[in-house]
Formats: sequence, C-alpha cells, structure tokens
Amino acid sequence: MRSGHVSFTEAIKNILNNAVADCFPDSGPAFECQVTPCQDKKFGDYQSNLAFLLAKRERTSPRNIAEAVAESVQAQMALPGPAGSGQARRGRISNLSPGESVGAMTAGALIETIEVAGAGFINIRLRDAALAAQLERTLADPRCGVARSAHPQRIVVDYSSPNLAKDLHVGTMRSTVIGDSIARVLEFLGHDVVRQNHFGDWGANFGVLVAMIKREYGAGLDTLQDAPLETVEELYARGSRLKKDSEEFAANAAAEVNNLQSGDPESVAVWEVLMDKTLRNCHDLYRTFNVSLDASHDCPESFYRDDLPRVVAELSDMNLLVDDDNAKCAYLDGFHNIDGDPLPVIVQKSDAGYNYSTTDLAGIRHRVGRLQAQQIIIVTDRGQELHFRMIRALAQKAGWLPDSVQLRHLGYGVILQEIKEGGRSKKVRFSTRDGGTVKIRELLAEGRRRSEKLTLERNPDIGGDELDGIAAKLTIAALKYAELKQRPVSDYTFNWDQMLASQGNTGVYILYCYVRVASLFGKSGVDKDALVRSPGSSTLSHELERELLVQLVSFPELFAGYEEELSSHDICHYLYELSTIYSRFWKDCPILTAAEDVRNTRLALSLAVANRLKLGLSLLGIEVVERM
RNA sequence: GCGCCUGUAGCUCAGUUGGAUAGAGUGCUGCCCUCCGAAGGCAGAAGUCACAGGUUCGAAUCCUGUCAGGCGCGCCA
Repeated sequence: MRSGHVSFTEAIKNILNNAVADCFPDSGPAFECQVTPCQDKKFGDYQSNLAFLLAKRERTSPRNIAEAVAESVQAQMALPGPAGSGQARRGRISNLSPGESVGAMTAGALIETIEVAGAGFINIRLRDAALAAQLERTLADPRCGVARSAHPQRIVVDYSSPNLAKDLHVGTMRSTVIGDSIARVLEFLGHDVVRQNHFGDWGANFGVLVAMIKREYGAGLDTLQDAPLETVEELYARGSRLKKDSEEFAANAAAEVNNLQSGDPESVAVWEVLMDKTLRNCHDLYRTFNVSLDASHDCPESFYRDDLPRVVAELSDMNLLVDDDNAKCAYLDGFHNIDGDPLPVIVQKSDAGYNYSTTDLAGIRHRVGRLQAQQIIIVTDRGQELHFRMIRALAQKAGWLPDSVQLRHLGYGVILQEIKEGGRSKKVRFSTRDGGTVKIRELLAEGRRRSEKLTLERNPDIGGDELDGIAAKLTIAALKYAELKQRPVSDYTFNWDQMLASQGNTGVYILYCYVRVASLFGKSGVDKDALVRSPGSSTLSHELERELLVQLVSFPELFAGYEEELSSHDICHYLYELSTIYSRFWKDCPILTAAEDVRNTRLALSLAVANRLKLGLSLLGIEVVERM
C-alpha cells in the first residue's frame, strides 16, 4: 500500500470491505470490493457493484445485500472519530485539518450519503468538506497528491531508436513520443527508469554508407564533415540502389561491414565522422521536440559489437544452435513460417555477419546482467511482435531472461493519411507527395507555420521571439497529444487541421484552458503563495465548483493502474475532461468580481486546475504556454 | 495457409478485469460577448456497438463461428 496518500477510491473500498466483513463474515478475506466513479453524476460520486458479486454466494438478492452493507456503513458513519464527523457541516470548506490524509478520515467525515439504487447499486456521495480538505492538502504539492510507488523497480525503457542512415521520420516519431511519455510517467511514479536509445548505427546499412563515402569522398573526409545532413541520406539511397545493381559494390559494402566489425582504422574513421554528424542532428531534434533523451541514453547497436560473438558462442555451447545453409539458427517450439515449417531465430548470417536478433539478445543480457533491470519495455512498431516473441523465448531458454524480469514489447500501429481519389477517399500510409517518408523536422516546420498563422489571427500583437516560442510549443502539443490520446495499438490518421483545432480533444484546447488561468492570475494580482497557505474557507456556492472539485481530487487515481497498462491516453482523457469542466465553470462562475470568500475558493480551484494541467502535460512531454 | 491486431454516430475516436438510459469531439441546425481571453459555452438531430449463436439476474465487454480490414511469417532493422 502506498503510505501517506490514499485515494478516495481506496478509502471507500476500505470502508465497504469492513462493512462486507461485518455483514457477511463468511464471504472470506479474499473478497475485494470494486469501487468506480459514478458514470452518471446524478447517482453520486462513487459506486460499487459488490452486491451483484456477492449475491450468488450469499443466496439472496443483490438488493438485500446492498441494503445490509449500506446500513453497516451508516453505522460506521455515526461513530465519532478524530475527524469530528459530527461537526463536518455540509458546504464548509476548511473543516478538516489540512495535514490529515483521506485514509485517516472516518466514514462519517468522508461520506455524505450512501444509497442503494436500482437492482442493488451502492452509490456514495462524498462530503464537500472531505473533498475540499483533499484539495487544500494538494494545492502546494508539486505532485498534486500522487504518491510514489511502494515497490519501485528499475525499468529499462527502450524507445525512439532511429536508423541513423536516415533522418528521423514519422515512424520513429511514434516510438519517440509514446516511449518518452512512458519513461516520464514511470519516473514520476518513483521508478528507477533507465532510458535506452537503441539506434541503428551498425550492420549492413553502414557498410553501404562507408563504401559510398570512400568511393565518393576518397581522402576528403573533411568535405563530408561540412556537407549538409541530407548528403548522408542521399548517399545511402544511392548506395542501396547501387548495391542491387552492382555485384562489385555489394561486395564492397559487405567488406566494409567486416572492416567495421574487425576495427579497421580507416573504415572506423569514416564511420566516426558519419556518426558525429548524424548523432548531433538527432540530439538536436530531441531538444527541439522536447524529448527527454540525450547522449547519456545512447546505447546503439554498435555498443554491443564485442558481445555479439559471445552471444553466438554461448548459444552454441548450450547446444541451441544448428547450421542451416551456413547460417546459425536457433529453433524454438511453436514458431512456423509461411509453409508451416519451423521458423528459426538467425543469430549469425551465412556471410558470418550478425543481425538484429543477435543485437537484441546482447541487449537483454546487458540490461538484465549489468543494468539489473527488473522490467524491460521496448517500444517499436507492431510489425516486430513476432520477432520479440521469439527473442523473448530464446533469451528465456538461454537463461538470460529470468522469470522475475518482465520483457514487454509495446507495439504501435502505422500512421495513415486520407487521400481523395476520384471523388472517393481512402487511407494510405502517411508519406510525402512523391511517396517518400515524412521527416519529423519537416513536420515541425509545417506545424510552426500553421501555429504561427493561427496565433496571429487570434492575437496580432504577439510577435518576435514570443511568437516563435508559442508556435513551437503549440506544434509540439498538437503532434504529441494527437499521438498519445488514443491507444497505441491502433493505426491513426494524420490530420493537421484536426490536431491543431482549438475545439475538441486536442492539445491546443488544453493549452488554451491553461492560458486562461494564467491570464487570470496575471490580472488578479493575487499572491499565489498566500492562496496556497490559506485557500479560504468559503461555502461551495455552485454545482460546477463541486464538479470541478471531484475531478481535481481524483487526479491520483489516474495513475493507479499505469504500470500495468502504460496508458498515457488515460492522462489525455483526464486532462480533457478537466478542461471541459473548467470551461463551463469559467463561463458560469465569475471569479474576480465575486465576493471575497467565493473569489478565494474559485481562485484556489483555478490554481489547482492549472497545476494538474501543467503536471499532466509535462508527463506527456508537452510544455505549457502563458499566452497564445 | 497460419499468427497477432482491429471493426462502436457521416467522419475521428473513448468505453472492453460483465453492471444503471452506449459516451466525447468533429461535421450539420440554431443560440450566447455591458461580465476574468469567444482558440470559449449552450441546445438539437444523428447508433441493429460488423454479423449469428452461446454463457447469466445482466453482454459493446466473456466464449464459439462467420464476414471485412490492417500487419507479420528465413538471413533488413
């Protein structure tokens, strides 16, 4: 259990569990009540369906069970407790001492009403004072009430992992954005996160590149150093074609792979120039895109070069390998190819070179052995699922991946675009007009053009560096939010107008909500610190204040299942809900012109909203703006 | 052929450890600035939850089958 902070869900669960144990002593200690927020707020704040689950075992109607449990809870509520349940007047904000956690509250202090409805639903409405007290406790808390995990793990998160022979494109963007959010949240929850950028800088692609560079630049490596970045990609594209057309060049490229692997100084020198150039570009892009990866997280394929022969040798010693057309293969149960024949993991190719399976196995050994990972999360496209299933099975068989270490492959779908063709629209893979891959750099530039235009339309007096900064942040918010708001598993359709729309479930809408609060505090001249120290003790005077309060204090519950689900889209959903409630509140509840006590309450609510928006967005890798 | 994933409003998607009348946004039709930012808010119309069976007090959710789509299945990563 997490100590210090207990969410309302957990507190209610405890109360209901006690009541069930009281009414039905035979139900057994294994019974755990389920508590969820009411889907319809008219029923209350939280509901439980425990009566339905118990009905069969107790051989009575759900309604009877619910009524018995509710009665028992009501008896708990009547008990006097340290929270002074009898004094907790409805509607008063500061009745509970701010230091007291939800877990320490008595049933009477926490619950306003408990009712049975329908066939046996138990609906609970919380006391305003309990909600308000929880808000006060978290107003000064940079974590907004979210506890750290009681069981922190060392978790390796492997993401982004671009192929350095090409500039970063939208395919790697998904891994980068999704993985970055996962790393940020797990770290926030107190885990020891080890980010690993397993980028492609070794193997066949680089044989081609080194061969091309030697051929075209000869001794003039300096000119390559100064050449624009596109040169590399262009060289690679031509080299790949040449490899198909010319046996001589293909042999050269293969030879260069061997040269690199054996540490030939001349080839390695070329490779280093290449790496320096492309890596600088890559890290530069991470900074621009607000991705929390830097050089300290680099753990590329080449990192494992000395391990590769050992991986093969050890597998061979364990008698797990067979020779097949000169390739060294491991066969595992349950994997078949298109003809139904056994499908191998190839760890050494017929030309004696190593491939990505070898590197991934070396990666697992390194992460489990040296990095002491308790969990490994790899974020790549869904197409690699079979590959990772086989790698996992082989690593387990070899004893490199103990049962205590979980290896998870998080696969995501492809990015599509809608195109019109003869009056009908269809979806194809997202690409440039000539069918090439879309580069992240170009995407950012296009987003900034659009964001700048939209900003100027609304706010013509913004200009210069401020405009640049706003356009950059809006672009990042739009792109990342669009990426994260839906489940990674599904394909998604790229659409600038949709992601930059200020209406609807977009990053821009949420930023706008934040901007309104920022503007409010700019105008009011309110001392935020004073507000945090003494948030006021006014009555709740409007139903929207309460609705906002309920949403605000449920923030920690968002993270209850995160480690299991890695569901950043739930965070998006929460932020969007919070923003819509605040927008309604904003419309109906004047703040600055209200009487002082009402005003202070509304300011405190506003501050709490801004804090959660800022924190939640930061966990998605999105920065807020103060003006837009 | 086999495996994995997906199918919910015209469109984009939530909801899937079984729970109350299936939710948002967009688009459409209207409405709301004397008031803290209208990049906002409100109201209305729009659904055989792909289809067919099954399991039970109860199914978008679980099981079986069918259909449709995406991806993967031996030396690229």
